[in-house]
Amino acid sequence: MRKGELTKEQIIQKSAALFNQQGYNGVSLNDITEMTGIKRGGLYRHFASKEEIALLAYDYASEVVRNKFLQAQAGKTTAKDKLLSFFEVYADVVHNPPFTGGCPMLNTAVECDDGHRLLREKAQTTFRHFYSAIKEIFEQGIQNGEFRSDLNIESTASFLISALEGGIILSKLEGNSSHVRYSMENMVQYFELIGLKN
Amino acid sequence: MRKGELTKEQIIQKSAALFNQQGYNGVSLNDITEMTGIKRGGLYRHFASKEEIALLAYDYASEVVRNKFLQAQAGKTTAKDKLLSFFEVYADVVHNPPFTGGCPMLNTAVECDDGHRLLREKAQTTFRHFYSAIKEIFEQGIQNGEFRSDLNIESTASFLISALEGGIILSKLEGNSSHVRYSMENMVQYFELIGLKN
DNA sequence: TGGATTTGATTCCGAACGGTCTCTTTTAAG
DNA sequence: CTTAAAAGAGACCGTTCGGAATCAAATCCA
Repeated sequence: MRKGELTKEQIIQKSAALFNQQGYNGVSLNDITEMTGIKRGGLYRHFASKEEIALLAYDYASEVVRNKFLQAQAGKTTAKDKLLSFFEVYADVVHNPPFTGGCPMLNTAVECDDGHRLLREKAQTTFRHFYSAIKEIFEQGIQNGEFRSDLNIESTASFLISALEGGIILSKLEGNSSHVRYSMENMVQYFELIGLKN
Repeated sequence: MRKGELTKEQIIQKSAALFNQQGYNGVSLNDITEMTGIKRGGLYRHFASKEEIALLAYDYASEVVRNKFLQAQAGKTTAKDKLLSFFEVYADVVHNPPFTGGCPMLNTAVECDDGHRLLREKAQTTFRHFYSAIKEIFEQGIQNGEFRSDLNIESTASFLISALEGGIILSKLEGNSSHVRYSMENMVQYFELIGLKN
């Protein structure tokens, strides 16, 4: 790997932390030069625009989170444990988030309107993948007898994601991670309702 | 009411719509002058700064939403119906939100970090009032026999708000209101689990 | 109606913004 | 080691930003 490629990677990673905490409009090129130690000439050597940095930064951040989800899920065999592992990743979102600043998809979804189409589309794509993954786990849960077969997977998977994302917002707003944990506890109880008794 | 007071009110109301859609950093004074028809001189006649406009705009937006909640709740007698009415207010968040741009508390919570302390504190205050109101309804539900008396109100109220706010984000992200409705459906089912059979 | 006060417009300010360009330094390859 | 290419610095650009100050127009009250 060449020096430049390393530098490019560092810029993306450090910018990702900034963008995820302050949002696109809240981060200036000056902020990025300070954070990375690379001045304007260097930034424009690798990237065509601020937006390009932000798009690549988003990709990096969401990949980090995705890997945290995969790790948390590894070794889990029941659908319930797999589903709960998503909450575990954010269980200490205030002091130990999977990525600095919390959930990239959430932050981007809220901050980026039509003025930042490409970023918004990335958040949509992330969400759709996530939704599919959750739905698939619910399906496995039905097939291996954990959940009732009449479960409305579309609805329930959406509910789970809502509870998780909502818990993240509230925890960050209040500066304590209890809200993610409350969501998780209640989801555990909800699984009893929609589960098969065994 | 004097002309100036009317003008001030109009500025606040129109700015509130802008801020709730584009965020604090996404709205410039030029945007406000265009939206309101009042130029800089007029804006600074009434407000000391852009921030002051934003703070008053937030107050106005959250008051509008609060009134929508009160209306939705009026006439409802059971705790369950009262709790579900919060979801009803956002049931068509994409095309008919209680306030343009969706939930002011949510948008502000996500967008405003320590760089906008006062706005952040307003979102916190809104959240705490909302949380208290939900907890109180759950308590009434316990007292009138709708919910089990061993219900962890702190946790459950948080869960309900998380599900609502998460549903709002997902619905807005995907441009269709089904996610709020999914959250509501699942919350209806959850009430069966935590309710007394009657 | 007239005068005082309020309201609002306009122009200006300095700072910050994202982007451009040229020159210098560093890296990498032969 | 030398040279070409890559990498990066720094100064500059035009535009936009939030805010300030002055002046003109509108409103309000006696």
